[in-house]
Amino acid sequence: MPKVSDAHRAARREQILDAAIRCVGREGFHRTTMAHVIAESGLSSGAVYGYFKGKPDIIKAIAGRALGGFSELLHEIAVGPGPVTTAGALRAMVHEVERLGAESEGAFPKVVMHAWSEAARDPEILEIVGENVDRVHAAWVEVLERADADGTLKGPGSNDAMARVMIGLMPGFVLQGLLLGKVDATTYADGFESLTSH
Amino acid sequence: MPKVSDAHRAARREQILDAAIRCVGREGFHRTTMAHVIAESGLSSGAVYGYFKGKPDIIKAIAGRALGGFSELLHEIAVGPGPVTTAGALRAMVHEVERLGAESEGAFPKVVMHAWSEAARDPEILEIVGENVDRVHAAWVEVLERADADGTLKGPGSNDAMARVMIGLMPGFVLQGLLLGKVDATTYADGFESLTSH
Amino acid sequence: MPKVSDAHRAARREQILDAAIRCVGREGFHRTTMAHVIAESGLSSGAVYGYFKGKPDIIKAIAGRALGGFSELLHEIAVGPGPVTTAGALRAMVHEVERLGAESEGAFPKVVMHAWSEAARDPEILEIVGENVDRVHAAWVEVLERADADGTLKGPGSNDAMARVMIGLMPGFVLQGLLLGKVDATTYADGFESLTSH
Amino acid sequence: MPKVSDAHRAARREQILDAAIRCVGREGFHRTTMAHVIAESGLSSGAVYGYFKGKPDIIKAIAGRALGGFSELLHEIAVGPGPVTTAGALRAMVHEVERLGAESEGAFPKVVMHAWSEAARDPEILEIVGENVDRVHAAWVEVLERADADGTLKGPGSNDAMARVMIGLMPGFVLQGLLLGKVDATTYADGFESLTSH
DNA sequence: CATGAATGAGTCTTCATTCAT
DNA sequence: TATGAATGAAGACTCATTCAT
Repeated sequence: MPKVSDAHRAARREQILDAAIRCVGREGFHRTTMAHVIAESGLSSGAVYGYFKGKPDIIKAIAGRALGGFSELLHEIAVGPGPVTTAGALRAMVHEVERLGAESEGAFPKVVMHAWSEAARDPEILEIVGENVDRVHAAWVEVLERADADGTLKGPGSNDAMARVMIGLMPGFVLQGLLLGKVDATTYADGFESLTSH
Repeated sequence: MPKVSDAHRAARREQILDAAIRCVGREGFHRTTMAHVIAESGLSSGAVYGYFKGKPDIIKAIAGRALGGFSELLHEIAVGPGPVTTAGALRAMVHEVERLGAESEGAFPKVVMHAWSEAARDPEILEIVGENVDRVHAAWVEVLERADADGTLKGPGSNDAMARVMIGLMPGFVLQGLLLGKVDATTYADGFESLTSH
Repeated sequence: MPKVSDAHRAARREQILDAAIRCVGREGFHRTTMAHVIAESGLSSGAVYGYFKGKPDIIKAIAGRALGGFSELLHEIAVGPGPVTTAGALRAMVHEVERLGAESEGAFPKVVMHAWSEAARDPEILEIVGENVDRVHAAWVEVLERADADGTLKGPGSNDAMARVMIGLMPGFVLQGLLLGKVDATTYADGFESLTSH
Repeated sequence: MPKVSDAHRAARREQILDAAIRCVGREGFHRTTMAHVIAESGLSSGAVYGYFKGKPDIIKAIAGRALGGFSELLHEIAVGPGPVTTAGALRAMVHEVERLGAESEGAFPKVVMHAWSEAARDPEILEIVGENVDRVHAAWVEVLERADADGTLKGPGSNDAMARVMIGLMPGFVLQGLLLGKVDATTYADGFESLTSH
């Protein structure tokens, strides 16, 4: 099958990555074996190695893809119509993350958690996570500036610091909401609203 | 009656666990080999297996120990003297976590992150994390009730939901503050204060 | 009648063989992969397999070509003009081998060495090497007989045995001269002259 | 089996090396798999890797051991009793090499050939071969000096260059005598004697 | 005929755990 | 009890060859 189109190549990569994400959702990065990914993808080992240089390469791709959704999502909220509030943006975020979790049969939050954990030992993943957090940070600053303009942000304070806190709420929701099942998106958003209203 | 006293046994267990935590801080649970732990502990493999049933046993012990600090710490704040505020309690928490990170040369936050991640694939670790989160939750509810009594909590709302959010801030601080180095304890606490004041 | 002329086919074979020799010069027979040869030749894998049955086929062709030069060379010396001496013939041989080494950027002596080594494990290569040695032996016997006729061979003795020794000097020159760089052609020939003169 | 003596460790290394040499004699360095060596040694894979860092380490050890015999052997001849001649020393050498070949069931000359060949592609083996050739060279220079002193070396000339030639005769004997079976030690020595006598 | 993606058996190596001493 | 050599089941990755296009 020579001279395959770029679209075909990209589709194959996605096929492998989808398979790998399901595997990592089940077993984490280090307990997922290449044999698992190969079997789940339905390809041969040689084929998988034709699309990815090796396991670390797949791990990096997974981390980038799993984390990538956050910033895009938040940016859409920031530029969306109508007045913007921090509580509203958070509510939209956690609901969307909850949906992504359900859609992926629980794989998404697990993979995200594994990516954050992997950042603690692999400098390359650390960089990917760092870049993602920077993008999410920029998006939260956008939200905060617009909220300020809309008059929904009542008090003064550093947008930078507030954005850190808003970002900071997400790992806690992934852990408690999606991994432990101790809180749902609505309750979490309500809790934030209670804390910030008077 | 064992030849060696219980105190001696406990000390040996601590010695092994300390070594294992340093290893896991460097390489994570799955890239840490028993050989690493054995070398770092200065004992023989046979000796280590005399104190722990195997690697899973060590992982569970590490997870329990790393996470255990949070609830104790927060409880002390909850029952401490003077008026209690959510912002103040959070400030104390993040500073203490920052201190623990420095004290352990960065191992503590990494191990905590690995434990949360491991909860996504190992039911036994999930249970340990769940119990820990429950204890921290109870402590935050304590704080919130006392804040309410002290009159520092201004609005109404479910303490349970607010506690979830307060817990939720910690993983985000560990990630951004201690792993990525993008925020320090003071700024994080300031950000929370800005968001909740008006 | 093939679409492509025999000359074209032969040229393609040479192209592949040249590429393969460069590869084997760098990595030896077994560390040279078909992918290396394919890349170096600038053809596709399918094309290469159209000209050679497989890797063993290429190895045999390389061995034959690398070793082939020796006998031709020596025969030319044997039938050349002027009186013939063993020392003179050896001198011409080692100089020519030195030149072939330089010309091929070091690949020639390496490939020859690999062929001799491969003869130790592959009966097909053993036969190729054996036939080559037989031809070289015949050429040396020619040289010795002519030297005897010319009166430059002073003592009596079996030409067959002496030819074995003359052949035997070449592997030692390839090793010491071309692989290790410990002796050059002139010095080697001088050494032989010193040993055989009185 | 803790605390094994150094002698035991050394014996185990020899056991593995002996097995590896038999394997390499059959299949060469690159077609010999670790599984072959492991099976032939009668140990487990883990045990073998406890004594050697990896396959390259075993290859280096084999090369060193196979080549090591030459220089020791020649040195003994050089310092032995009675008058010394180049032809006599060569005769002793080739007979000894022939004996080593028979003793090892043909493995010895094959391994030596593989080592010389491997020197063409692995700088570490190149160094081992180079050091060995240097030692053999020094031994031949010893022989030549003593022959000169004994008056058996008739003409003048550079001992260094003559030593190169004497060394150079060995690869040729290994190839023709032991791999191809085209000449025996006696005939080879006779041939040299014929060439150097008048 | 040419292409090059796909195959899958085979390779080296690691590592949790055991058990003879 | 303590030791650490030994085990052997995985694991990641390679590569000669084929065959659909």
